[in-house]
Amino acid sequence: MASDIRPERTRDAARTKQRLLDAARDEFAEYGIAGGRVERIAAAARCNKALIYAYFDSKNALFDAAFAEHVQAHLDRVNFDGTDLPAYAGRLFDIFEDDPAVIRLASWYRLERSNGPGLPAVISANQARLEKLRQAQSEGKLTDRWDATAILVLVQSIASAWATLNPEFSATTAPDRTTRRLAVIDAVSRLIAPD
Amino acid sequence: MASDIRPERTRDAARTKQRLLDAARDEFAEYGIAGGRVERIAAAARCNKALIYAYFDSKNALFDAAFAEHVQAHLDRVNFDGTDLPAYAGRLFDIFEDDPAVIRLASWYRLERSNGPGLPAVISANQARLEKLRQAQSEGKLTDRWDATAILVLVQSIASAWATLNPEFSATTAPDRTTRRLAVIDAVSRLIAPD
DNA sequence: ACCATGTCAATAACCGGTTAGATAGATAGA
DNA sequence: TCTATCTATCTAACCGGTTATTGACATGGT
Repeated sequence: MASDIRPERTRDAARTKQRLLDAARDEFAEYGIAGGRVERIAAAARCNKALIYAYFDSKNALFDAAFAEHVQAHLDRVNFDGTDLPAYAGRLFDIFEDDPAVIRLASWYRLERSNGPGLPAVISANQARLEKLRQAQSEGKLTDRWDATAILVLVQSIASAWATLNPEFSATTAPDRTTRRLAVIDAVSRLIAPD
Repeated sequence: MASDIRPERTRDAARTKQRLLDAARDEFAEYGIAGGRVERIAAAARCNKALIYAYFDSKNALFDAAFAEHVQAHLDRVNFDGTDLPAYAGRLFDIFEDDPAVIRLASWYRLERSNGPGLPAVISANQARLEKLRQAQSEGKLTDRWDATAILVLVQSIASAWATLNPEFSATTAPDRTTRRLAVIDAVSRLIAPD
């Protein structure tokens, strides 16, 4: 509706909050929680540092909020398909290539926020995926060589293989993107191929 | 020789340096560079904080030294075998399971030290591995479906699949270690199996 | 006028890094 | 062997700058 189009200058808490979340996502993706600076986040969001504490409770809480939103966007984007895992891996590969912040944020989360209950959205998404995989298995559309958990873990690991390389590897000549993508898709295909 | 056996209390720069390196490895594995505290490292090494700056130049340099030593120990331990990649993946899996600090340190390194020239030991180890893989390929002992780089990347990614899980996964019941190990070895086997 | 929204400025704690000096142990001269 | 001297090793205390966080105040919109 037209009322959504507001002059940039007007006071709008929702918009400011969103700018903070975006800035926080970028800052934390680059430096992590311990290395991230609320000062830089406020500056990038073009607002005062104190607003962070008005809208969020703490730096940690800001990370959690930004990460949760980021994960939700990611989940909405991927479109998991338990009956075509190679294609799913290919989509994941593209996401990781196009937006390196995805892997970095997830890595920081794993390293710096390994305690805590975990994000409900992620837990339920995982369960839904596992259910889909088990369904595909029971219908004979997917190998039951391994249980669904192993399949999901292996596929995601293969899809992110090129995105989690140690810096030393980029020194050597890595294959081009098309080749890398093909390697991922082909690897997943072989993984789940019937005997 | 007997002179190497010294009382614990005596002043011994080499020994102190080693205590610092060990403490730094543990601290950085837990908290990363930005989150790691030199005060805690000094305390864990039972020595004064200033010694860190006498023996190393800075916190970053201390991380580099500790990480380089850790990587060297890891390289000495693994025993890469280009003609038996499933076994290699199994050994990697065991290392990651037995010592979670290995993955954590490597992750921090990737995230917080992605610039810089990279460790010469890692670069040369990679090149040696690629050469072995290419050798095996040219002898027909290894599939040439992908180039050596892709094979190495995929194998290592599969081997570390269970060690890089997001925290949400541990909430669900993950398979036991034997099952996980078998999944890794089997996945690598299928990856490189001849058509 | 009223309240949500935002600013300003202060603060207390923290942290990497430094400095001046103490001390253990080796060394050398007697 | 004894002791004065020297040096590597180590320590306590400190410093300047940074950081997350807060409370008092301003301001725009309705």
